Amino acid sequence: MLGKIGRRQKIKAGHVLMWEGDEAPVVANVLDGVLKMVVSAADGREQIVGVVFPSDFIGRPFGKETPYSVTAMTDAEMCIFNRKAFDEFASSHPDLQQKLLRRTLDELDRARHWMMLLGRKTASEKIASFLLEMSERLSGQGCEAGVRASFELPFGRQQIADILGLTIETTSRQLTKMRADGLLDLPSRREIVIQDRNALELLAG
Amino acid sequence: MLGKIGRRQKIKAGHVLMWEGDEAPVVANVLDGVLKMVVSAADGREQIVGVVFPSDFIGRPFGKETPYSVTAMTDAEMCIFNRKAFDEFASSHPDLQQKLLRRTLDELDRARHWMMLLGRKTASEKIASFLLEMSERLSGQGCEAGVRASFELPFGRQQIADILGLTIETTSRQLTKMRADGLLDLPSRREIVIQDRNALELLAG
DNA sequence: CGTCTAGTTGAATTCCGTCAAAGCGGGTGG
DNA sequence: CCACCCGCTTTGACGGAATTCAACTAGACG
Repeated sequence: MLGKIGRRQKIKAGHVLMWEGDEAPVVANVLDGVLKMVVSAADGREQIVGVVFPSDFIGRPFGKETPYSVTAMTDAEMCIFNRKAFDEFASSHPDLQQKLLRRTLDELDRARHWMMLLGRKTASEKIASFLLEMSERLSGQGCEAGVRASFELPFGRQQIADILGLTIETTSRQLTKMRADGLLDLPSRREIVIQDRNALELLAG
Repeated sequence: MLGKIGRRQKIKAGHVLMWEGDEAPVVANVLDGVLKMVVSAADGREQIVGVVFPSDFIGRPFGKETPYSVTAMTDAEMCIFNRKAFDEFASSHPDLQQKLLRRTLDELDRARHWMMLLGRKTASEKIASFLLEMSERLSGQGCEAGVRASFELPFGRQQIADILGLTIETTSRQLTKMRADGLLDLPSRREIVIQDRNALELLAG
């Protein structure tokens, strides 16, 4: 099946898998780890336009250049396919294509939802929305089912800022304020404990 | 073919085709006119997350609720399909599915590019980027080929603001300033004449 | 000519970004 | 084990870009 034309590969945290503007060489399926998709401007401003979790796809099937770079945020493992081989395989396997189409439609919905956040929400609303979404998406991988109140983010402050279209200072201040207000606890740099989910949801707008 | 299960329908400017959160009843192919996809918050803030031009698709195949409402910005004409019938038809026509997949991937790229604009660009950069993109997308429909310097927007100031994540006042001020600086001419409310494309591209960042 | 909507302009405010400095924590080497 | 260093984060002071609130103007249409 599909497995035959793919090969497993590990990649270290911080390593760049694809560069913005390159002819996309591969398509991949993430098995473990977290990656980011980044669009950057000439002057260095960056916006993270997608966070890739295990079971998500990366790459751009059907012969376009990649419009963003992909970087591993943690050590990651993935199943990589040569793009041409993948395209051919997909063309002859409608079921795979349908699956891909569904995923892509879901991604598009998520991206559009995120546009609302970027364009219209305030800093505190952004942070609150972000934490709630992360608690959901990170719960999938954890042991117990259900949404968890405590989790470890795979990113630092700067990266949170790049996801939300804020500066690192604003991000830090908002988190500190939420801790002061008793909504959160921040036991270590990357750990988040949600202490008042209701209030957080209210804040998220 | 596909035409058999669809029916043509006209819709007036301002009319809402789908409501955010509804079970999407239809899928449609736009033949003429321009529509907007809008996500709105409880307090009335709105963000336009997509502008739909002729030949674009709207709706959400494969049984999810629509995550945004769709409204006609001009009188429009489209070919509407019952969603269930469309889903079935698509499932048995891989070529249609592939076409749909390509379109959706393109839309996703466009959305992600737009996220950079919303999250990281300044007001003037947003306006400049917007005008350039519109001059491109509206050129497709016009008579002559190539990108045109003069075109008529299908939206008012408030809608431009909702696309860019700005207020109507900021939008107006930026346009006025660009006219004063000789980058544009604004012969009437909805007409734009680009007088210095280079400068505009520089501004867009 | 009056009314109505859409757009423009002005002044005051505020939220967020910028610049700068200090704090923390984790790793390394003495 | 402690001292030191480095990167990341926090905190503070300040400034500026964009929003807010409000008044005014320009067209469109009866």
